[in-house]
Amino acid sequence: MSKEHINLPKTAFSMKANLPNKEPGIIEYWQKINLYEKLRKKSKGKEKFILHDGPPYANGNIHMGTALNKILKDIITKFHQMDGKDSVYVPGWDCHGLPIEWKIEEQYKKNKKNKNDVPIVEFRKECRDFANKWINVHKDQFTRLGVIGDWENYYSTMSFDAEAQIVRELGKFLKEGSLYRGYKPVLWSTVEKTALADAEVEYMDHVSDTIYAAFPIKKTNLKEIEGSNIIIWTTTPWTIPANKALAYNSNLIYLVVKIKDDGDFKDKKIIVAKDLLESLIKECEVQSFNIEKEFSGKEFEGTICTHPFLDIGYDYDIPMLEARFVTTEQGSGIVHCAPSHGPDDFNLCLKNNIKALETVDDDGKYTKNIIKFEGTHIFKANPIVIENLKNQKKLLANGKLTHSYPHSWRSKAPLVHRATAQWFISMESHGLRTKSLKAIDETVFYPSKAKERIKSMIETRPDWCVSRQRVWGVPLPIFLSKKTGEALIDDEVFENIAKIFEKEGSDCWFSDEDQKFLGKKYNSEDYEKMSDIVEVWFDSGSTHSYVLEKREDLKWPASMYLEGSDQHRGWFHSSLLESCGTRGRAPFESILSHGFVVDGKGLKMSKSTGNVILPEEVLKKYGADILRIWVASSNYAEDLRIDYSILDQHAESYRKIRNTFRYLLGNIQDDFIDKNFEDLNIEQLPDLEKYMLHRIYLMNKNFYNYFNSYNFHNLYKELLNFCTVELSAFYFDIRKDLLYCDPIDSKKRSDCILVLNIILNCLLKWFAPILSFTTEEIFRLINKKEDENSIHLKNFIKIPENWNNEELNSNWEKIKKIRDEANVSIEAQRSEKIIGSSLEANIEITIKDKEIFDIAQKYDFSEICITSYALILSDNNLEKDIQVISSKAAGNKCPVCWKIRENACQRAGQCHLV
RNA sequence: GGGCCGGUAGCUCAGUUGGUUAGAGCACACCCUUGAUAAGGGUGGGGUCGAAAGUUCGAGUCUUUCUCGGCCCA
Repeated sequence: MSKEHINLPKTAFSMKANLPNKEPGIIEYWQKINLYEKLRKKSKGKEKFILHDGPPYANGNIHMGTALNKILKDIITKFHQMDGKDSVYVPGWDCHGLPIEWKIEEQYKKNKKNKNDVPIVEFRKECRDFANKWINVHKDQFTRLGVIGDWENYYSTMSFDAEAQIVRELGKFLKEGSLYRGYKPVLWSTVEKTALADAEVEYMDHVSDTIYAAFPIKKTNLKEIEGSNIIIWTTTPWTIPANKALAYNSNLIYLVVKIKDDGDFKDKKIIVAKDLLESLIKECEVQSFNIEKEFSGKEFEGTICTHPFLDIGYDYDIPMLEARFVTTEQGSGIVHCAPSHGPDDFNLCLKNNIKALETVDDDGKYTKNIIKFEGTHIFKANPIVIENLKNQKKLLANGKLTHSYPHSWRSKAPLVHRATAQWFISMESHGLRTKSLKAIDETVFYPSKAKERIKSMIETRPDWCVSRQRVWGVPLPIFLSKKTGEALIDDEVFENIAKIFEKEGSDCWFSDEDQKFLGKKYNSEDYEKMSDIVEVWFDSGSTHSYVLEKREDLKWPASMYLEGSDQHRGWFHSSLLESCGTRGRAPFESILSHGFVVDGKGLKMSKSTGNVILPEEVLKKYGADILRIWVASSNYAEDLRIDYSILDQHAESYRKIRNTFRYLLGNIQDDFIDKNFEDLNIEQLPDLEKYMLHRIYLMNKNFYNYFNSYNFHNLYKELLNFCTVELSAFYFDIRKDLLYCDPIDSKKRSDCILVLNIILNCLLKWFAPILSFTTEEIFRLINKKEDENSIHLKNFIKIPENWNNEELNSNWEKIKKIRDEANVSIEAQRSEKIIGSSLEANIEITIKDKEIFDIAQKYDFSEICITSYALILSDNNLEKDIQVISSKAAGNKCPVCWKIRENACQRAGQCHLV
């Protein structure tokens, strides 16, 4: 019998995917038909789902983390779109900030150009061009991943609209009064009279004066330390006049030690960490002492000291504060804190409501806030401070220390931490912390554990410093009154500045007359214009105001913000604060955070380790659909592992899925009939077909459960298992006989074809958000007549309730158990080399349970088990529940259906097959 | 160094309020098929659940310590 007489599958859908070559053509198609616009048109008026894009920094090629982020966003956007919503995705970019400034400066250095010789406006233009260049590179790279969005009308933090709105947002904080001027330490060069960025700092050896100084205890809850002296050690004696607090570590053990030596400390009690006593008595040359008491650092709580310079006018309290940065590496185990002169000191004091003051001026001289020493240069102050400590009998010892110390890379002069004027948004003055915590409670988090993470950050974070002394950013739109030093607060001025920025961008702030910004109401001679720029986190934290609120196609608040888990301190955080401060609630309804991409062993990717895999390489070797599978199948709640063996595995699964589609397409001969599921008369279908509809019903139910909880890795697994277990190894295998050998128009075969159409339809839609390219390839193959259509323009299909059939399901569970038994029995015969193919076997099934027997009797097990013959018997004395005995079938092999029978097979000689 | 999160078969993941011999798919091995064919089917071997100690009649699940890894902070 020649093969023309049976119905073999035939399809134009190739087995080999060749994704790297095929995908770019599909992207071109989407662009050609303007898919994004079609989607908007189609879903006009529908409920909106807005996933607001967190802007990546427009600098450098994308990496795997960026690809993961964008694909995840795209999968979610597509799910909601196909779920019948208007799911709009507008990509954006973060453009201002230091990294781009550095790149431009680097180029200057290469060309032997000096940044200071270049006008600010020109420098900023180069930054802008640089960002624009990378936006275009990113656009191409993201598009290649299959991400559908409004690539033509993207947003950026450097657009004139954005810059203008940022001014308005800051104006709100300033008007409210929560934006205040404070002081914060930065690394400062007194020679160049400028702040230095980390990259401009060189560490070199430096000889410093060291002192052990005493702070008498004024008040304490621990009786035994009353009247004692806290000993501190420092390498910057000149910061002592700026001291505001002392820091201890509650995990350390401390000692009260009575000094017996003659001198300033004779019979005085000092306090020092137990682990540092030895080094302290050695360095301070203490000969004779008594340990009076040992206690835990915890007991310092509530202790207040006086300043060593109490008697020369320093009559304020010095509280003792708990701090983790206190260690037993050096010193005394208690650290002196001058909030104006160290980041640790500053943060600890800020947390405890001790504000930093301006203590040293640009030249390095003490200001009027440092009594007795005003006008003294700090580099000349050490001997004077030491002399005064001696006079006050508060100096236990002093010496010299050579250590690594920051210096200016240009002048090589030693640097100091110096408090400079900065602008802060208060967490407390207008209840920003409380509002933010409430907003967190009202937000849904995926995964839920992320809620605690951002919550604990908001609970403990200090005030938000929003000013920076750089040039590439939005100018801080503030004028200070020369008379009062107060900031000018006037809506008209803010709006005037905003209008100007909207029209011509913010560059003019640095080049044009001050009067232009002040308008007619104020005289520029009375005001000083700030030259600071706004911190970039404020830029991106305000995107909700100039993107979500301003665009007609979006809505405020967003349905979802989705970023890597580092953004709990980044964009999630700044967006939350900005929005709570100006609008009293979060700009998002939900947050989805994903983990980091790590290598196959769970280690972070780095150039030096050599374990970096770039998206570009994956696209070239496997194609975007494989990368999308990797995203969908990984658990984003944790870190996501990737290496070539993992990708190989996913590529293997992809082939399984592709072949599932190929079987479907082949048997319907690429002739897809889009049946309305509701209109089907399913009662007249064979049992197996009814059962498959039930499985589709179940699959769809799980599909929605997983989708609604954004549980994609389980959703994908469920789909893959459906393809391999339910379809390929079960339904498809059983139905090959019917499809190939039965008359082409027979009722039973037509019923099967109908179900294959249904399965194809469902699979295409279920997979479309993940396998965006492959589903489109198939969609176009079976919709040749429909011009300009796309799988992504389709919606998920409602599965009729009457497909659900619990009773049938329970029957088939039993049937499958019998089938499993049959397989084991056949396998035994096969290993004995008695049979090869299962069609060479006859099986005899004996069932113990009467009920199961009654069910089994209704089915043809030669069809279900793919054997030539099957007999069902009942025996309630059987030892096992089910027994299957298989034997070699006798007779002749039918040339059509290959079943072996004693009698001639009815299917032989059929000539109406084709 | 601190905070948070995580470590279940080679891989991706399940594992309900602690309750039988810890599951699935892939990969692997062997076999079959050659009418889904660079495909398809069957059977099977893999895990002392990161380590140790503890609570309990009973722990992958609870507690502590340690270890490894990740993010953030310092």
